[in-house]
Amino acid sequence: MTTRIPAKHRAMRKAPKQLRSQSTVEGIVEAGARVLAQRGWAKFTTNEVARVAGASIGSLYQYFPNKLAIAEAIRQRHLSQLLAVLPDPGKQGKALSLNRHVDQLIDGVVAAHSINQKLHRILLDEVPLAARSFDTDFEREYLHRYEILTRVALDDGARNLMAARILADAVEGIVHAAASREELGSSAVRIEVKRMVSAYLLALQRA
Amino acid sequence: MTTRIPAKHRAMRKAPKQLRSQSTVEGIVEAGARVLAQRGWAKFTTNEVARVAGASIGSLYQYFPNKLAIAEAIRQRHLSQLLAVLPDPGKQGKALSLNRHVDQLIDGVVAAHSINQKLHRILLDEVPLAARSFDTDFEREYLHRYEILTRVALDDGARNLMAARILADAVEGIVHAAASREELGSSAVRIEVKRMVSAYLLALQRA
DNA sequence: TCAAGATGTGAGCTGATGCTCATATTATGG
DNA sequence: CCATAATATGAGCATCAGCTCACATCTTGA
Repeated sequence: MTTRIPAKHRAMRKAPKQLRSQSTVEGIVEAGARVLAQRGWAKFTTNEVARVAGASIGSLYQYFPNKLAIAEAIRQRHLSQLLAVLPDPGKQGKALSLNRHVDQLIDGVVAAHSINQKLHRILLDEVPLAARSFDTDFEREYLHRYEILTRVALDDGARNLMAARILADAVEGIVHAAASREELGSSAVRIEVKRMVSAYLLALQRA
Repeated sequence: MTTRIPAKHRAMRKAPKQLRSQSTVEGIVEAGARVLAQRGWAKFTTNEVARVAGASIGSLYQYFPNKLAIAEAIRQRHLSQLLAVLPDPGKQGKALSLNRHVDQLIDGVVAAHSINQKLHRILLDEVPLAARSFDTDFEREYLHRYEILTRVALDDGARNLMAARILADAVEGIVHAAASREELGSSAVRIEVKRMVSAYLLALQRA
């Protein structure tokens, strides 16, 4: 017995069935990303998104129940682009040294945050969170990348997760701050981040 | 030759001269903080602020040129409250060990972020930044707290500042993430943060 | 005491924007 | 070929919040 959710509240009112409508929806998300990056959430208007997408406002609301749903579609697209840039732990051999692992991960995180940096900041800082459905999946995947590192230094599963979270949050903090100072290119920042991550992992091992 | 800035664009249109108007202004900022924490930036309306403050909307606009100026006044008040909670480096003897210093600073940072946590998050995440005039002063002061630590491990002034920024950004990242998970009370988080800061400082010393 | 300045008031103007709906156009499948 | 479903359109409705302004009230200082 599945509860019926009225179209007005679903992420998408109608599923686009024909090719025509599928490209309309893609165009709206694509245009939305551009408008959002350019104007920011406060000046992100559905009418402009439709205009830029070359669609009518009516078409837009045929597939998205409201403004926020568009932003959420944009966020999903962006987050999966991020994950694609991060080194995949499954594909790496276990043969790498800890320092090599740290190097790769941090380089990946910096590269990921260099993708459409402005959009990234706006998605994080300005767009209200709301439905965490996808974010949860994303965060799990993201954390997993760090657990690869902590597992090398630690056995305990629970402490492992905690350490991974600490690392992830610390690195995010540094990288976001660096980005807002437009210092993401700086190799000095990268070096210090790696130093910090390595030092922490070493300290964990000793404790 | 000072440039004349029209009242419409100044932080405050009119300076409140009498006691009566001074308490009106304070009441507006106080009420504004409550409304902002409760409703969030998107639903932060000047009319409600005035109503809650027990003042008229006209009075509000007599002293604040626009909605954002109120938010900025709230931010200033909040940031200076934060600084007041952080241990003052000037007042501490230099006699404390490095670990003691780390303990005190991290405890202070956690305590600072426990003050009106919801307002804090909204001020950081939702309210558009705009005029960085005060924030710059705040950040300088804030960074200074970390430089106390890095100076112990390092001599080089430039690398010192860089290291302080790295530490500050990392700790902020962890603390904000913990706060949004409502884990700011957790002593485990505090322990790990301290471990990370200490480990990084040690690594700096050795390099 | 009383002008002049400081302060307080709130109805309502103004502009903006999310979203609907009646209608038109295009595609599909039998 | 045509009935039905899918898709597209955009004028305009409904709402809402920032802010103004003409006027009232209070305080100050001479």
